[in-house]
Amino acid sequence: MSDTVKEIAYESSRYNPHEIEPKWQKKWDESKLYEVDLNDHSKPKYYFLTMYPYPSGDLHTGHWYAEAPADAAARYLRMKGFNVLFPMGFDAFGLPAENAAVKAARRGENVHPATLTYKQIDRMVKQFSQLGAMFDWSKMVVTCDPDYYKWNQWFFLKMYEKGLAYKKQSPVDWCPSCNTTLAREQVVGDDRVCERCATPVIKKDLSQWYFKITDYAEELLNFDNLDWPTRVREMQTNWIGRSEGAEVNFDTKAGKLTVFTTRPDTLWGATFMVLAPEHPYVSELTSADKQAEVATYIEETQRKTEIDRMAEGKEKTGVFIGAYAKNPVTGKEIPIWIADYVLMGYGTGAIMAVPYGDQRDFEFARKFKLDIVAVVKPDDSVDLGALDKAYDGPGIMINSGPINGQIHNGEKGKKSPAVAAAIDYLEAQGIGKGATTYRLRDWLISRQRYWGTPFPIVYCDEHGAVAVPYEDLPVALPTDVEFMPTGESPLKSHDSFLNTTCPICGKNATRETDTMDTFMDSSWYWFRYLTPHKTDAPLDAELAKHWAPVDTYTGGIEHAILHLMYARFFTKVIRDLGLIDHGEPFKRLRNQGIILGEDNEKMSKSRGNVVNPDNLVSEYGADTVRTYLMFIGPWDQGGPWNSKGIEGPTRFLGRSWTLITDEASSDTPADKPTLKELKRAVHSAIKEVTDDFENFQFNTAIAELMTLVNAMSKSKSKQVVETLEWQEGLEALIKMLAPIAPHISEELWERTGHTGSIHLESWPSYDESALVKNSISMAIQVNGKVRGQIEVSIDASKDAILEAAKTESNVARYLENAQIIREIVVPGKLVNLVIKA
RNA sequence: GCCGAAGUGGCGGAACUGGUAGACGCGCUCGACUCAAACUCGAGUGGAUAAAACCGUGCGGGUUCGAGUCCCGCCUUCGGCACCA
Repeated sequence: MSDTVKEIAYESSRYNPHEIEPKWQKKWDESKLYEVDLNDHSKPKYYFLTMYPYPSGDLHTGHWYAEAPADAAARYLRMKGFNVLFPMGFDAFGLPAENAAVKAARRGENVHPATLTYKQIDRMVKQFSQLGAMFDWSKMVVTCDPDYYKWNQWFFLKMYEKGLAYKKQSPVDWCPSCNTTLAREQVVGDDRVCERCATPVIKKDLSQWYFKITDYAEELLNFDNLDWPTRVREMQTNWIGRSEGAEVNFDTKAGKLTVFTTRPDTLWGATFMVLAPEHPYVSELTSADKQAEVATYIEETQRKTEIDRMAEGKEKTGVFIGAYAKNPVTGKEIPIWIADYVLMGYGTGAIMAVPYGDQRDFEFARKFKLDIVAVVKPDDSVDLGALDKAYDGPGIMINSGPINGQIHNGEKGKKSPAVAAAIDYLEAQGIGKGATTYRLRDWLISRQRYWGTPFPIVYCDEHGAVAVPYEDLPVALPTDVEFMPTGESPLKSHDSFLNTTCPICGKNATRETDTMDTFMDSSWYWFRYLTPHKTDAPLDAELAKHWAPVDTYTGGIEHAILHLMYARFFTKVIRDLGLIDHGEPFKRLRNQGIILGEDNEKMSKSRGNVVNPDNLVSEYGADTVRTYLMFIGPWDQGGPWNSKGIEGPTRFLGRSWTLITDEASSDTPADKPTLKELKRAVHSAIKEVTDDFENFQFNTAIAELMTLVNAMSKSKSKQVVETLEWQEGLEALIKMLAPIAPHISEELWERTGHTGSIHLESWPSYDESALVKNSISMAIQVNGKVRGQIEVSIDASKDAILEAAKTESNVARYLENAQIIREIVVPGKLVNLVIKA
C-alpha cells in the first residue's frame, strides 16, 4: 500500500464490460503480459496445468466451468510471487474429425481431418481469449502436429526396446460404431459399452499392440505424497484390483496345473478344480468319452457375449472333462471341470474349488453333487452339517493337516495367520508360493483408425515386426488419402504409405496400418509445453527437472482412470528411460464437477438446454460469467446453471464498480471506531479469501468479497474516502478481485490512479492485530439454549463476563428460583449456565 | 455383494479443532425513486405463533454443559468395482 492517498478522477459512468474487456484483452496480448520466461529462476516456479481440450471448434459452458476457476487459481499463485506456467494446447487427434471426413466422403466431398482440426483450433483460441484467461499461447502444443507425434513414435520405440510394448493375438473389445478396438478402460458400465459412443462392444480375436502397464501395477497403487481426491485414488485402486494369495501346483496327466487362490489355507477343502474353457490344458486333459460334450460347452461359451452371460444370471454351468488332478496336500484325486465362471484373463485361468468357503464353488458343487469338506470352524454354535451357503468368515482351521488349529482372522493375505501358515507350508513343501495378482490388464493401444499416430513398425516376411530407425521418424501420416464411406482406415489402401522396405534387409515390407490410441498423446504432453518445438528430444531434461512435476492439475473426473492412470504409467516409464528423475506427474489434483442445464440434466442439443457462453458474454461480460461459475457452489460438485442466479454476481460487480468510481454522498465523519471497523473488515476478508484460494473454495471467496463490498459501501462517506484506510481497502479489494474478474479489476486499478497491470501486483497480506475487535457479542445459554446476548470488551475477565451474563434481563428470568450448578465460559463465543430448577 | 462420497430454508449453498445453524447469493414481501415499469437503493425473510414458550441440519438411539459436526444402528441418493478365485 502506498502511504499517500491517491486522487481518484471520479466520473459517473456505468460498468460496461463490453467496452473494457476487449480493450484489456488487446493490451495484455500486445504487452505479452502472460508470456512466461521458463529460465527465470528468480522466483519459485509453479506449474499449473489444466486438461487440454479436444478441438471441437466450439467452446461450451463446460470448458468455461473448467477453465475459469483454474485460471483464477493460477492468477492467485502468480500474485503470491510464483513464476507460474499456465499453458494450453489441443488434444487434436481423434475420432470426431475423422468421422466428419467419412461423413463428407459419403456426400462425395473431401474434408480432411487436419484442415478441419486446425480451423477449429483457430476458432477455439479466439474463444479462449474471450474468457480472459492467462494462458501462455507461445507454448501451445497440438498433438496432431508431426513435431509432436514424432515423439509418440520415439517413446513407442524406446518401450519396444525395453519389452514394454509388444504385440499379441487375443480376444479384444471392439466398438462396432467407432470401428476400432478399445482398451479395457474404454469399455464402461454394467452393459459394457464404448466409453465415447455408448455402443455395446463385441469381442474379436485380433493381433494388437499393448503397453505393459501391468509391470507397474504395484507402483501405481502407491499414492504417497500425492494430494489427490480420495475418490480418484479409490477408483484407480479398484481398477488395478490387487489380490494377495498364493499359487498352488496340482499334478495332472498333462503336467503341472497352477492355480491362484487368495485362500491357500482352504486348500485341504479343495474337492474339485475348474478351468476356464479356453485353458490350454483342456484339450490335452479331456478324456475320449467327454470330447463331444466339452467341445459343445466351449462352443456355447464362445458364442455367448458377456451380456448374454449376465442376462442368464449367475446360474452355474460347466462340464466334467473326464480328468483328475491330485490335491497336493491331501493326495486325493479330484475331478477337473470347465466352467465359464472361471476367466482365462485373470490369475492362471484355473481355480481350486473350495465349495465350503466360496459361494460360487458352493453353488457349483450343489448343482453337480460334488464333495464339500469343512475346513474353517466359525464357533461351536454353527452346525457344519447344515450349510446352506459357503462360509468365508473367520474361524479355526479344521481337517487341514499341518495347519489345523491355525486362526483365520478374516483379514486378507498374510495378515491372516492361517493364510500365512499355509503359504509357509506350501513353500517348504515346494508345491506353491505366495503370489499377488492384479485385475489390471495391459493397455491395448492399437486403433483401426486413420487420425492418430502411425506405429513406427514395418512387417517383413523374413524379419517380422521391425522397428523403424529413429532417424527415419516421424513416420508421417499421409495427407493425400481418401476416406472410405465404410469407415475403414484409408491407410490400408494408401499404397505409398503401406508399401515400404525392411530396415534390416531392404526387401519389400508393409507398414503397420493401425494408429495409436489418442491417450498416448495425453500421457506426456505437459513435458512438451516446456519446449514445444524441440527437434532433438521429446523433452528438455534441464527444464523438466526445474518445472516438473506439475504442481496442480485440474480437470474432469471422467479421466479418473483412463488418462490419469496412463499418465502416471508413462511418467514412470520416462523415469526408467532415464529422462527425468520423478515418477509421479501431478502432485496435486483437483476435479471440477459437471455444469448441467437449467433442467438439472446434462446439456445437450437434443434436450435444448444448452447454455451458450458466447451469448452469456455478450449479455453479461466475461467477468460476470466467470464470477458466477465460481460462485455457483463447490467446484468439484458442479450443478445446474441458473439464469436468475447470475444476477447476484452481476449486481456484485456493478456495486464494486460504483463503490470505487462514484463520488461519496454521505457525510459521516471518519472517526476512529469507523476506521478501525473498516480496517478489520478489509483484513478479515484478506484472510478468508486467501484461505479459500488455497483450498480451491472459490464460492466462499466470492461470498467474502461480497461481504467486504457491502461493508465498505456502508462505511463510505466523503470523509472516509479521504483516508489511507479506505485506500488500503480499495487496493486490497481490487487485488483480490483480480484473479476472479481480471478485466474489471484491471480497469479499476487504472481508474484509481495506478500505473502498470494489476496482474503484476502482489497479493495483499493481512495483519493479525487488525482482526481483533474492541468488543464482542457473546451468546448466553441457559441449559444449552440461547436466552440472551451480551456485548463485552475483548479483554473482559471471566468474572465480568459471568456477571454481565447473569444480569442480562431475559437470562435473569431463568435464573430466578434456580440453582446454578455449572458455569461454562467459552472466551469470545458464549456462556452456558447450567441450572437446576 | 464390496469400497467410497453425500443428505442443511422455496432454491444454490455457508458453518475453523463440538460452541449463537442458515454466511453470501437467488427468489419473495414491504418501502423509496418513477406518470408507470425496469434498473438502482433501503428494510425484512427457516417453520409455527398475537407474542413468548416451542419445533427445526435424512431417520432412531447414545456421549456431552452443549452435536450439522463425535459414537452405534438404519434409510435414501450418487460414484467406482464385481462370477476377479
